[in-house]
Amino acid sequence: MTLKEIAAEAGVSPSTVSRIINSPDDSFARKEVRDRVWSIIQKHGYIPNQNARKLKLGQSGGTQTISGSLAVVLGRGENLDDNPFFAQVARAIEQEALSLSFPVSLSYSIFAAIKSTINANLPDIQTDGAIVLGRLTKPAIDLLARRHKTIVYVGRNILDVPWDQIICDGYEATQVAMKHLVNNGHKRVAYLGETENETRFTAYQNFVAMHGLDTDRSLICSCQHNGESGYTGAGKLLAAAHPIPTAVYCAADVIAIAALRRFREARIKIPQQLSLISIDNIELSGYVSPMLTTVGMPIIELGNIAVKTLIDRINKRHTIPMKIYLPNTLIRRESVATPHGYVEDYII
Amino acid sequence: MTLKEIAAEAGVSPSTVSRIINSPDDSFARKEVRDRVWSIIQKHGYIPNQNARKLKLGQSGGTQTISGSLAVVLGRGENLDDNPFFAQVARAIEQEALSLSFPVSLSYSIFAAIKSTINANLPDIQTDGAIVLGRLTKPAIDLLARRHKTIVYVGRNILDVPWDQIICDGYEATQVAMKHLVNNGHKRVAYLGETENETRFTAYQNFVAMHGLDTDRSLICSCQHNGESGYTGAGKLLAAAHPIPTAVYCAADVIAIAALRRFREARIKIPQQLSLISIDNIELSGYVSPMLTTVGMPIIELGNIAVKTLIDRINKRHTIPMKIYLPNTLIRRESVATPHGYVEDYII
DNA sequence: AATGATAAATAAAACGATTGCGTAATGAGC
DNA sequence: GCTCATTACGCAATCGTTTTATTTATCATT
Repeated sequence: MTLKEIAAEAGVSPSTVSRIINSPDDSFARKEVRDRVWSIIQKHGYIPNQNARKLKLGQSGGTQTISGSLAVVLGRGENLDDNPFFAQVARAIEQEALSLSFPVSLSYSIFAAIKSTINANLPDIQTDGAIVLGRLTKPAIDLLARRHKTIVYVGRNILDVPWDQIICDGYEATQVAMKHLVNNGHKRVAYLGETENETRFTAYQNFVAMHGLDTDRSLICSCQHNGESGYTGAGKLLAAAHPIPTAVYCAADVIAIAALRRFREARIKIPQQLSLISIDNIELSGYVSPMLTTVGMPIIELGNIAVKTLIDRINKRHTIPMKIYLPNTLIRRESVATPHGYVEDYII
Repeated sequence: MTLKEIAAEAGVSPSTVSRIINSPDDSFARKEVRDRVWSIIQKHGYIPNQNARKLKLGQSGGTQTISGSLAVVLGRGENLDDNPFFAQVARAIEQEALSLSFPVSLSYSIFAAIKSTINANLPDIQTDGAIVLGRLTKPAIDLLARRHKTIVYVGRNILDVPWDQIICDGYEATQVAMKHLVNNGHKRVAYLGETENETRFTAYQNFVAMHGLDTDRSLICSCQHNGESGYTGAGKLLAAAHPIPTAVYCAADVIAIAALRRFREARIKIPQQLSLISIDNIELSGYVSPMLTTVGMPIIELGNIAVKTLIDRINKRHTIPMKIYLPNTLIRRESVATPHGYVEDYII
């Protein structure tokens, strides 16, 4: 079924049908004609061809708002299932776009699919704008920016780039977490998480150095941000670190949850013998025992801001690249305590 | 940058450029011309307009394979973040599509966005095929089937429909779980999960009836499939059920994990005083304490089969609607035990 | 009844690609 | 040098919409 066929059956011209469909308030054409057209559309379950539509609309991209689709692309290793955090963000974006009754087709796509060079195979994904999440390199984002006409990047702070950025990479979050640990009297805190090119790790190292905490190499345990890796990582940490740390900083909640399990198996009491803190504040972190102390980002707001910024930019409401910082908040729960024998003397 | 402009700059016709780009093995035109065109494409970072492309290709839909995009749509309430199970499935689909080097733009879209009737606002999402997941009604799926040219539905068994179905709705899974409980000597098992229009609940009820288990209304506690709801649900169950059940069946792992927490607060030992079993086998279920006994579906295979079936159908390798059943497997871990004082006498 | 003014409907030209068909160029064979 | 087969390329129609400019219908006014 095409618009033309509908028109023919209704005995009007294609343009009339098009206008009837697209007039925002139901005001176009005589009511009689309008009703006839709508009923024919209904009868056939006609749906306009979006490709044709976007093709045509793409041209008149003047005052026009977005013509149709918005993508969310995740960095390599940031998988929706490995780490629920990203699923939450994606969801928040989805919600927001919807609430603006914004014509949205949210599409996640993994980076691997499109990192191939242009001439290898010309890529398929193309939208009006994209929200890019995760640990990506500048050239990678550049490539994406070329494909999607405009992007906003959510993640670490990248200097001197022409896109909008929403900074929430965990540097500050790590500081908040570490500070909480130190304020509770910890001086020997281990690291469990990604170490390669990971802001949270850098932040940990800087913090440790700056505050004169213990720096044994054995306190650092590299693992990926998922349950399995966190579990085995926690085991390795236990084996390697002597003396045992009084606290461990996990770069993600999923790691912490799995580590919890591992420590329990080793009969280590959390938080009495070992404190645990992490980052993300995924839902489940509040439903394990002990409940995780973690530092969370305002995910809903993150979603809001990301899509608003994107739409704003597409509509050319702003043209210079913006950098927006989001606050981190400490969620005090049960997994952090004062180390045994600690005397309060050291508050940052 | 359009193809025409590239052509102009290269001093060839648009058709030539098109053919150079699209020839599968790099064999079209003289090498000299070909290289010139490619270098101009590179220079400008030209990317073909996918809308135009699909518009044109949609027509010649003969031997042609898919022209570009595949959607994954989730039922209302099946959110990626509420329940990691769906994120895992989505991921599996993504992986599989990718591994077939299939031109895929995976797009999740929540049902709310498109359930509006056609004439309310004409929808935007349109792909070659969609994989539809979750608890949806037949008319809803019908609507989707109209939008996306072909679909495969993953979920409960729906009778007499023209689409392909992959059945994994948990009826059998529930039976497996309940049977395990009964085999361990439980006769009084509570239900925690969705009750409205939910196959798992029906299965629970049928099983209870068929095996003469306790049927107090107080054993049934309705809650949604997320952590918060599971936590409060577990609390309500504790308050309502007298005497306390010896086991509880949770309709999803996330519920069970949250319930675990709630029971611990009530100083109920799992599994010594109360057994817990659930469905999904999300990653984290293996990393809480006690580790959850759960019944899982073969998620990876589910992804494989879903995309293969879809592609197959798009390419008209099969035309009758297929129904594929996926096996459920019991993952025995730590949350189920024999009730106190039980004497083995009753094995199904 | 004739005239404007306004509203309703249409014709036709895009949008940016693909592709069947046709023609020009190339080279081989005699 | 002429023909024929082959290869390389261009023409132009087309996909299903939207939209500008134009024509046609409607209706109140004088």
